[in-house]
Order: sequence, then structure tokens, then C-alpha cells
Amino acid sequence: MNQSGDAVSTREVILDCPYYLLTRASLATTHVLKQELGAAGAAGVRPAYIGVLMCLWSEDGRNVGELGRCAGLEPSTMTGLLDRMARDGLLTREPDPDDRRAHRIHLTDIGRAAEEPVQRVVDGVLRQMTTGIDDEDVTVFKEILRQVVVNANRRT
Amino acid sequence: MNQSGDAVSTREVILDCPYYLLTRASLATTHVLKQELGAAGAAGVRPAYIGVLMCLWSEDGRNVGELGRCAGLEPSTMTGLLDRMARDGLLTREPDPDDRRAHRIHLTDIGRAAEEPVQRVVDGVLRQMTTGIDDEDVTVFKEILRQVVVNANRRT
DNA sequence: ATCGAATATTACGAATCCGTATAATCCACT
DNA sequence: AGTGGATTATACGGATTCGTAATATTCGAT
Repeated sequence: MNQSGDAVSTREVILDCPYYLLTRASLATTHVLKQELGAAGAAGVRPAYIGVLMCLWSEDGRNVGELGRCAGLEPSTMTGLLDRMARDGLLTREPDPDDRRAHRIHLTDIGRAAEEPVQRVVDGVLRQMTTGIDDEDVTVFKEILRQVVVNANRRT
Repeated sequence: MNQSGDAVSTREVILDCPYYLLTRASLATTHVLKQELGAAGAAGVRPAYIGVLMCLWSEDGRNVGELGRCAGLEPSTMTGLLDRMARDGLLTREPDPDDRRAHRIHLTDIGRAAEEPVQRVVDGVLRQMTTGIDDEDVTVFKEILRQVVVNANRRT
């Protein structure tokens, strides 16, 4: 109807596609997280590290396969990820005394010290991203995401 | 309490982190979508193409910057993406007669013909991923994702 | 003792996305 | 006209993740 009518309707078309929304929300949140981590004294922690770090904060000394299953990544992806995290001083690989094929991944002091600031940043970003949304709906949101992950894994 | 107690609690810790859930859901859905597109006669359409395709199905002949804003991608990202989409026969770049800096992106016949099967696949994947979730909650889900995208964009 | 399974790594190519820098062009203002 | 800042698109390098396949080592069960 007006000169911007087409742009608006296009935006509405795409904003109605759940796949678009999901990927966009994920990328945008990652982007914000990257900025906030740099500004919070956790400069060496990249967004991709967070899943592995959370697994290790919960239980140190796991092996590569366990971490991969925990973080939802393939073994071949884990190798490079752990390489970068070790390079950035967050963890070390130690030989597993009980299984000589495996390595146990241990946090360094730096990796352990990152827990508090990273957790604070993640919480803060969540609050920013869910501004204007009821707490109840945020709970529903998390439950749905959990179910989507379960449904996706069931297919495999 | 049992031998798998630690693994369960770790999984719960990480499944409570919304950032982890969001990235995992996005990656897992992309993964499913890739498989389904191949099995549905839309083999040349990669998941990353979908945002751009939806913009063009809605209005053909847009330029690179408009498409990038519509799909939420940086101009530097668009260049490579459009290269791959042109290589795969979905679109062409034409010089913009009104602005010699710009190009107008036009769908090919193949790109136009992809709309129906791709839309069908996307809908099917959404149904798979939201199995076991109330329709009402799916609506809430989309609204929250929309708000998250808006909140993320507001920061910029 | 042997054989299949599991663990981790490596290597290769590919896709996706970003940040920075650069070239070309447009536009507004002088 | 001309200058200068903004816009448009690309180039390039880096990060992240995937897939596949190959390899080496070791475990566990028969």
C-alpha cells in the first residue's frame, strides 16, 4: 500500500519461518556473546568452547568421546576444538591410566577460573536476548528447545 | 547414586543452558534439513540458501545488500553464499541499471521451481522437530525466537 | 590368542560466517 | 565542478563445523 509495503511483507514472510528464526537467533546470540566475553575478562573463551567448558566444570577429567557426546559434536570436530582450547590455555590432554587409547581432558587453572565470569556473561546475554518476554514463556522456550534437541537426536 | 549418575547430572547441567540449547537445536535442525532436502528432489538447495531464496520468492531482483539485511547476513558473507547459489544454478547476478555499484539478483527457472518442494521439506522438518509439543507452545516458541532476533538486532 | 569393537587422531575437502580492507560508485554540499 | 563521506560489493584470511575415510592403538569377548 505504501512505498515500503513490499519490504515489510517480505520481512513478515521470512519472520514466519521457524527454521530461519532458529538459525538467526542462534547466530545473533553467538555474536552478542562473543562481544560480551571479550569485554568481561574472558577474552580467551570463544562461544564454541562453552559447551565443553560446562561439561568439564561439571566433571573434570572426561575423555574426548564423552565430551563430544555431551556437547553434541563429532569426534573429528572435537580434536580441532580441543586443540584450540589447549592452545588458549584452558585445558590439557593427559593419558588415561585406565585406557591407553584414551585421553583425559583436564581444566587448567585458567579454565577453572573462567567459570564464574563466563557464567555471568551467559546469564547476562540470556537476559538481554529475552527482554520483553515473560519468565513463564522463557521456561516454555527452554523446554521446547530441549524437546527439539531430543527429537533431532532420535532421528540419528 | 548409580554408576551413570554423574553423566545424567552433567547432561542436565548443560541442558539447562539456553545458549547451548539454542545452538544445538539450530545445528541439529540444519542437519536434518540437509538430509531431507537431498531426499526431496531439491538436492541443489543447501540449508543456508533458504533465507535468501525466501527473500527472492517474495520479491525477485533485489540487490546484495537488501538480501543480506533480509537474511541477517553481512555483505561479506553474502558474496560467497551468492557465488555458491549461482554455481548451483539457482540465481544470476545482473548489473543494476540504476546503480553501477550494485547487482540485482534474479532467480533462475530452477530457483523458482524449488519453492514448492523446499517449503514442503521445511514444514515437514518443523513438524518432526516439534513432535510432542503443543501447538500453542509452538506458537510461543516462534514468538520468542522473533523477539530474540529483534533484541539481538537492537544491540547493533 | 585372536578378532571385532571402541578410542582418538589425522587428513582432506567443503560449507558457513565473520572482520577488515579495498575498489568503485553515488550523493550531498560547497 | 569538485571534494568528501556514505554506500555497494568484493577479496582475503581466519574460525568453526561437518563428512568421509584412513590409521594406530587398545580393549574386551570369545
